[in-house]
Amino acid sequence: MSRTNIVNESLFDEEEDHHEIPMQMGFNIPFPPNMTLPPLGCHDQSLKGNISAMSSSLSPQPPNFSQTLLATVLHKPRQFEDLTSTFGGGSHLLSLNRSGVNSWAWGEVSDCLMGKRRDDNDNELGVSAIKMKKMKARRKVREPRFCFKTMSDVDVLDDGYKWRKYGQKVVKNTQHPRSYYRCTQDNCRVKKRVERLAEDPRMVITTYEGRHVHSPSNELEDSQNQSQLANFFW
DNA sequence: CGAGTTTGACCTGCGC
DNA sequence: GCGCAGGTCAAACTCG
Repeated sequence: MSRTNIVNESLFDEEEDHHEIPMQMGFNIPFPPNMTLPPLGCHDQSLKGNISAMSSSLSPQPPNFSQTLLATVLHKPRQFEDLTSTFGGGSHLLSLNRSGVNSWAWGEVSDCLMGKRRDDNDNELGVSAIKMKKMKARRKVREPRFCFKTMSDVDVLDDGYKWRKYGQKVVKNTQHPRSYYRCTQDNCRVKKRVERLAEDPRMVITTYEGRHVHSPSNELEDSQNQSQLANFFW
């Protein structure tokens, strides 16, 4: 048994030239008109089409969202129930809300925002260009991250990709170790961290870092699925 | 024998 | 500069 809260999406991508993409504080997914939320565990083509429409309507697109959502629906159908849908009043939105149970991930987003604000303040306060340069040079390039919380007996959820564990670490003030995984695909630098929530060991927190440059390795039921899926991955 | 996991050592960033 | 904590490496180990 497992269920998932997709808790946040944060974009913070700092290239060598320090070009920064604005962060997204969560996101609302425009719902195409005439579209209805599929029943739990729905595996049909219309669902995949709906997910495609939803994810393609996002701007900027959160990394790996459609993969995750599709993997959630296809492989962990019950996880889909935690996505909060908002209908009526002409609003066609699927909202991923900032709720209390999502505080862990939102904390990470807040940290990022704080860092950004610090930089802004430094500019205002007239910190020397040399110091700024040093500070920026020290900052690591961070890949887009996407994390969600899942109630699950197993630590590693089947998301369609193949992962190799490269480390495990006991994190301070937690009883459960954090595991580090890398995508086994050549040239794919996506990583994920898996840990259990200290307050509730039934909850598994999975954090993806980076974007896959390939399709999931899972066999799909038919070639039609395959071709339709190919349109989802960014 | 190759692929994946384990685990101690090492590296790096950050706060004091 | 030092110590701490998180992240990564890589040799040893396990398993199919």
